Amino acid sequence: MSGFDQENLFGELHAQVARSAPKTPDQLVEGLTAPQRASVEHRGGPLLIVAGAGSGKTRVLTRRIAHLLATGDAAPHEILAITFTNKAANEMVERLVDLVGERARRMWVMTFHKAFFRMLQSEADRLGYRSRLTLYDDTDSRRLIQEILRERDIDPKKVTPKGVSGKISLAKATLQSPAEFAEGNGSYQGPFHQIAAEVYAEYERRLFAASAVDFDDLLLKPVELFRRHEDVRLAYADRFRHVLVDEFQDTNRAQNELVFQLTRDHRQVCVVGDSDQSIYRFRAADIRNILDFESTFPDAEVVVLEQNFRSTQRILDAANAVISNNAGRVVKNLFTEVGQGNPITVYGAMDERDEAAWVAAEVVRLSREQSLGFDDIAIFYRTNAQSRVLEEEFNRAGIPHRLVGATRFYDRREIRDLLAYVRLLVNPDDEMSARRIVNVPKRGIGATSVTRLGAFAAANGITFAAALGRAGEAGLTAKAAKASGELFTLLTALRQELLMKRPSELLSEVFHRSGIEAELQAEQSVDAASRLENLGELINSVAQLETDGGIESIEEFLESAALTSAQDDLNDDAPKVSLMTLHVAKGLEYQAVFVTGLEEGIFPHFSTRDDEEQLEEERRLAYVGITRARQHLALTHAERRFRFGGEQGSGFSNSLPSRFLREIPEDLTVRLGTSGMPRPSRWGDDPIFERPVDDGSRTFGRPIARRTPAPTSGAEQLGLAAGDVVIHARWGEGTVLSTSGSGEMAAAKVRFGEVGEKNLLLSVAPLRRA
DNA sequence: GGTCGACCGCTTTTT
DNA sequence: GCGGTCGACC
Repeated sequence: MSGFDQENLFGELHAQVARSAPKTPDQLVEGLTAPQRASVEHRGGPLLIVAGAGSGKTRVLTRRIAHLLATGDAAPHEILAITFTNKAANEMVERLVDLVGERARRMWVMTFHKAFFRMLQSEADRLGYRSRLTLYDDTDSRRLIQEILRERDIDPKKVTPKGVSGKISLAKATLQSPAEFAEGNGSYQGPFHQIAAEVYAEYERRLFAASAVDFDDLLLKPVELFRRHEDVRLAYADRFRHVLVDEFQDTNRAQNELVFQLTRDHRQVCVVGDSDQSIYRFRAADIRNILDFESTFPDAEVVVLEQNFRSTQRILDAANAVISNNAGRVVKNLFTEVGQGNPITVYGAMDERDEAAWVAAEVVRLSREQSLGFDDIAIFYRTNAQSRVLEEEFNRAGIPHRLVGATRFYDRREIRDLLAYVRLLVNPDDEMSARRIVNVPKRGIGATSVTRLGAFAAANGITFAAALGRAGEAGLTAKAAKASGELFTLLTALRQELLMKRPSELLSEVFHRSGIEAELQAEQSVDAASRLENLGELINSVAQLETDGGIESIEEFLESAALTSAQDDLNDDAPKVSLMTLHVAKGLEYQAVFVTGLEEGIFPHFSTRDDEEQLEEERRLAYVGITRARQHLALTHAERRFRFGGEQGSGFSNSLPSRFLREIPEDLTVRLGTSGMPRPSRWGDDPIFERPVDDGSRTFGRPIARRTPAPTSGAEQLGLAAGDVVIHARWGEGTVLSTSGSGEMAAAKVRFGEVGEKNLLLSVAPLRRA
C-alpha cells in the first residue's frame, strides 16, 4: 500500500520489535535530521513546526508522542493529538502502534470533530441539552434550513438554502452567535444578510429543541462550554497536558480558540503546518492562525523542516516554481537528496475523453514498464464531476480503481433512511429524522399529513414522533391515521429492543420490520437491488466492527457514521488506482501522480477568477497536488471539455491551459499531445515535441481502444453553417447562429422559437435541414 | 390527499 | 446526472 512519508523501509521489522519492547528515547530519534530531532525532543513550551511538503511531519509527530511517553514526560491519556481527517488520524495511530504498542489505540489521536464531539457529548447537560446529542450532517442541516425558509415563504430561488447554510456555517466558524451575526461587523448588511440572520436564530432554536448539533457546533459549542464553565475547561486542560495539532494552517477561528483554551495554562502545545498547503479558506480556515502563532505564544520555539524525503528534484522544482508566484508567503527552501528524477510529462488532450484515455494508457504503461502497483498510482482532479469520464475509461481499460471520497457511503438515500430510524429511536426529540422516515417506506402519509402532525405536535408541546400516536386527533384521514398509528407502535416496539440488541441486530430489525426491505424487494429494479445490497453491506460491516471491538453501542455507531467520510472504505484489499479530488489528496503520497484538468476555468476554477486571494489558494492546491508525487508526475489539460451531462442545454468550453502549467519551467517537462504542438501567443515559444511513435508499448498521445463510436444522428454531416434553417425533433424550427468543432465534436448554436438558444452536439442532436 | 413521472437548473473544494 | 419542484393522474 502506498502510505504516507518515509518511514517504511524497516517499518515492519521495527513493528515486530516494538510490540515486545518499547523503544528508548534514543532509539526514537535515530535517523532523524537535526531539526526533526529538535522537534521530537523539545520540551517545556509552545512549539511551532513549519513542515514543508514531504518533510516527514507525520514521522516527527508520532516520534514526538512516543518520545514523550518513553521519557515519562507524559502518560498516554494526557496526550491529545488532533488531525483533520480520519485517514490522517488512522495513519497516525498505526504508526504509533509500531512505536509504542497497542496502547496507542486507546489514546486520543483523532480528528478535531471527533475529539470535541466526545467532550461535548459528555458535558451536554452543562449547556442545557436534555438528551444525548444527535449529529446533523450537512444534508440534515441543509434540509432544516430549507424547511425554515419554506415556513417563512421565502423564495428559494432568491435565497437558497445553500447560501444561507454557507453564511451560518461561516458565522459559526468565526464564533458569531445569531445576535452577533445579525449586528454584523459594521459592514454593509443587505437583505440577504437579514434573512440569514433570522434563519440562523431559528435554526439554532430548532437544533437545540431536537438535541441536535451540526458540524460547526462540534467546535463552536465546546468553545462556548469552556467559556461559560471554567471548571470544565480546567478539567480538560488539566487532563490533556500535551496537545499536538496537525495541519494547523487549516484551522479556523473556533479550532484555534479551542487549542488556545486547552493549552493557555500549561502551554504545552505543538502545532505542525505549512502555510503553502492551506486549502480550506472556503471553509473558514484562517491562515493567520499559523502565521500569528508566534505572537499568540511569544515564547514559542520554531523549527523549520525543509528537507523533502519524498519527491525527485524536478518535481520539487516544479512545485517551488508554481508556489513562488504567490505573494507574501514565507519563503521556504525545499530540497531533496533523492536526485533529479524523470521529466514531468505534460499532456494536452483534445477533450476530456482523450485525456482520460491517455491517463489510462499511461497507468497501464507505468505498471508494466516501471513495475508500479496500481495502488502506487493516483489521479487527481479539481472537481468531483471530472471523475466520471476517468472512471468510464478505466472501466473500459480494465484498470482496478476506486473513487476516494466521492459519495459517502453514509450519504446514500437508503442508508440515511435506515439510520434515521435508529437516530429517532436513540433520540425521540429528533424531528428531522422523524419527518424523514414517516413515509419511508410509502405508507400513505403524505405532505399534508406531515404538516398536520407537525402543527399538532407544536400546539400540544409534544414531539413529532409522539404525535404519530395521536394521528386521529391531529386530523389525519382515516387511512393516514391508521398508518401513522402503526408506525408509532412499531417505533415503540423497536425502542424496547434498543438496549437489548447489538447495533447490527437493531439495524437488521429495523430493516425488516420497517418494511424498507419489502418495499425494495417488490420493486424489482437494478436500482432497488443495489440499494438492498448496500443495506446488507451496512449491516454486515457493523457486525464486523462489533467483532473487532470497533463499536460497542448504537450511539457509538451513529457517531462514527456521521463522522466517517467515504475515505475510510469499508472493505478494501486488491491494489487499486486511487481517484480523488485535490483536496482529498492532501497528506497522501504516491509513486506516480496525475493531475488532470489543468485548464483555466477548471483549475484554477472560474469562481476564483476575480479574487486574488482565492487564486492563491488554487495555486496552493496545485502545489499540494504536485508535491504528492514521489517519482512520476504527469499534468494534463484538454482543449475542450464537455460540461454537465454533456447533452443539449449544456455545452462545452474551449479552454486555455492553466496558468499553473505555464509557471512550470519548460526544461523540467516533456510536452505531448496538443501541448507539444506549436501554439501562438499565450504559450510563448514552446519547443515542438514530437508525438512519440506508436510502437505498441507506449500509447502516448493517442487514446487506446477508443470506445466504439455511438450511432450518430448524422447531423454532423449536414455541413451546417450560420444562417441555415433546421428542424429539431423536439423544438421544431430554428436558425443556426454559429458552428464549432468538427467530426464527432461538431456543434452548433441554434435559436429556436420557443425554447430559445441551444448548444447542440450535432452527432447526437435529432436535427435535419428545413 | 397521495403518488409518479416530466422537466428544470445547477455543479468547488469537506469534517 | 442529480435532486428538487410541479403538474397530471389515481
